[in-house]
Amino acid sequence: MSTRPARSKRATVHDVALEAGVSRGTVSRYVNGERYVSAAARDAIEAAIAKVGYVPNTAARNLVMQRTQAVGFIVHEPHSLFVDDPNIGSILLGANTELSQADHQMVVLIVDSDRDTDRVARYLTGGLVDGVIIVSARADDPITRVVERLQLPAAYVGHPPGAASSAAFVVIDNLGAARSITERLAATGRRRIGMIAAALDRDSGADRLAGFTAALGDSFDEALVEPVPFYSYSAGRDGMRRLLERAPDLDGVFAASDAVAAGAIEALRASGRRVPQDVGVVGFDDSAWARRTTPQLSTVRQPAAGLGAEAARLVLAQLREQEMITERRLDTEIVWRESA
Amino acid sequence: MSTRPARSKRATVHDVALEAGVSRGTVSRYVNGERYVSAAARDAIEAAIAKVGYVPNTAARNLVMQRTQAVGFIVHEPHSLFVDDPNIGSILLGANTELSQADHQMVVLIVDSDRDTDRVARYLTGGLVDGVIIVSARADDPITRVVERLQLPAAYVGHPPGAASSAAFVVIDNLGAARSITERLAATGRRRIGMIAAALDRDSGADRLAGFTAALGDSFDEALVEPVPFYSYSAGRDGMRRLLERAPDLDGVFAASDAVAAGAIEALRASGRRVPQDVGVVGFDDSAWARRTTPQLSTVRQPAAGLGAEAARLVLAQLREQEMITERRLDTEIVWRESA
DNA sequence: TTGTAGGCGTTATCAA
DNA sequence: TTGATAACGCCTACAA
Repeated sequence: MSTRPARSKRATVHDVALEAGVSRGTVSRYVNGERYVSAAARDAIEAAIAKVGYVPNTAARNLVMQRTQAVGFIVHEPHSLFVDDPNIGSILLGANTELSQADHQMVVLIVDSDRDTDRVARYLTGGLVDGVIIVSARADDPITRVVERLQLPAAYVGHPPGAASSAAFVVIDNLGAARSITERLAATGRRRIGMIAAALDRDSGADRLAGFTAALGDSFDEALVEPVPFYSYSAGRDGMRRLLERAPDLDGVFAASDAVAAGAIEALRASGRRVPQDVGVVGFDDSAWARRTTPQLSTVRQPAAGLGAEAARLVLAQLREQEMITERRLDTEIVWRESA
Repeated sequence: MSTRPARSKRATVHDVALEAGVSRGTVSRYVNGERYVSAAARDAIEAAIAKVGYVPNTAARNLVMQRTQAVGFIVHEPHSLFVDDPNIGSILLGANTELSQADHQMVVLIVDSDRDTDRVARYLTGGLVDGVIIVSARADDPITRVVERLQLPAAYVGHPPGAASSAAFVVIDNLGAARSITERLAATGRRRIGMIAAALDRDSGADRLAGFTAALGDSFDEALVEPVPFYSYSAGRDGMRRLLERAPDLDGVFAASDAVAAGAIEALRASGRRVPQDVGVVGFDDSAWARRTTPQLSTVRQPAAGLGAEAARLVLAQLREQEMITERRLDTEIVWRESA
């Protein structure tokens, strides 16, 4: 233990000006790289800055400039996202790369409690960011409302059910992709195909179920659909267990995400079934999970980093007051491995 | 596509004061919940706020208050952390919970390029946060230097090699834990134990190797140590392949992390070896990886959320100008499953 | 090319 | 209990 030294007061433009024997305006001009500053002034200012240890105060600059060059990135449901869904990391990195190139700072804000909700809402209204990217928003979320009310430039990753149409969204075709992979699974000769359907209160979850239903057509059997609350490993494992009790003759499963599929495989193995010999399993996301299961998953590749990057582009466009794109749909792709 | 409406200018305290027929000072007092504001004034202000749609500007407040109630959380090496190490999510959530309770906003900043380094450094110096938590810092990192120079209240998760001693750290006993689990592995009767040693340029990596070496004593064989750059699945898989070529008679492996262990198991399986019958494998972290491998990993449990929470406490303590704790060591625990 | 002065939206001090 | 007024640190006309 030791006592921390009192933090010395920070030098300001004023101090630099005094030290250099010029005016604050000139210092400001130098700092911002404008022309019209003489060599003599420049030298004096540089020396002064070094001497007094000046660093610009961004907060003050933001206040007068009325912009922050910062974009918020809001993460809801952090537990399921961070712990079970490696996609969130890729989305973050994709968005960060894009914002970084535009010289904007990405600040990610986590919403993990009611306290967080209020505080983050205040943060957004407080003029600390110019815009915001939101993943896994819910319809009547306070954050969403605040964004709406302030008309804060925003882009959603995924389409929150019932969201106002004035916002920008970047999505994938969940329905079409779910339909395609279900058809592909059926094409392997499976007769009794079930689905572990997650997060039906979100568009992504509902659409994946709709795609599954559409693919099966007449052979669709409602009893083979097991709804689970989250896109998580444990939800998949538990859901698979219940489904097997109801339908022990199952020979194929579409899991709503790779994490769910991994849990399902675990439950299948525990029940003595072999994958893919006895039961074929397909997932969704092509997240890091897909290559970690044994056998590796056949799944739908979702361009996670691309989703983040595109969302970033959508808010940057709004900041530039360009035409607003309201929806951007990214392509998916089926990757066929060994689990079916 | 549609053109976005011009954002209307935001109402200020000034506008509210005008509308309510009181002074700015009174409005400010009301907004901050101070006493000494009459019922009449209160009603008028409430009505005015609703009418003009006033929301406080946090940036301006921060400027005059000289504090932000925000703490930065810096993530280096985001690829390996986000994609391969689920621990980062738990650390984030642990820190966020603790900061949230103290009514502080956690803002996560990602450093993924040189541009990011500079921008984040400016962000930290700019008066936008009161303190900072740093994970996986490197010794001569510009961020670290900035934090040092500004004497910004900080706490590091993990001990960057060569870091200045004036900072606060929260660590685990990597050496002791590595030693313990290696001894445990040896106790199962393994004779030829190797290690896939990751990130030797970081304290955690170097210490885990040191623990491994210490545990084996005379039977330590340098040829059985395979260094890999990162704590990642792919590094583990590739490292295991190379190690097997050198030492096909191997019967035990200590992998520097669970992700590395998962990769190693994959390589072992590909080589036709069974785990744990032919080769016993142990990992480190008890991250989500540990339960996803088949068989599940025997490993060292690291209190990830606790690390984040403790780091948060360390910076909060500094913000309160309390005695500074320079190092806090959290306990680990061996969890023995089926992989050895 | 440089200095002056006003303002960004708040809070805080001090009379009234 | 309230209202002026001066900061906070910076940018930016405008004048010199």
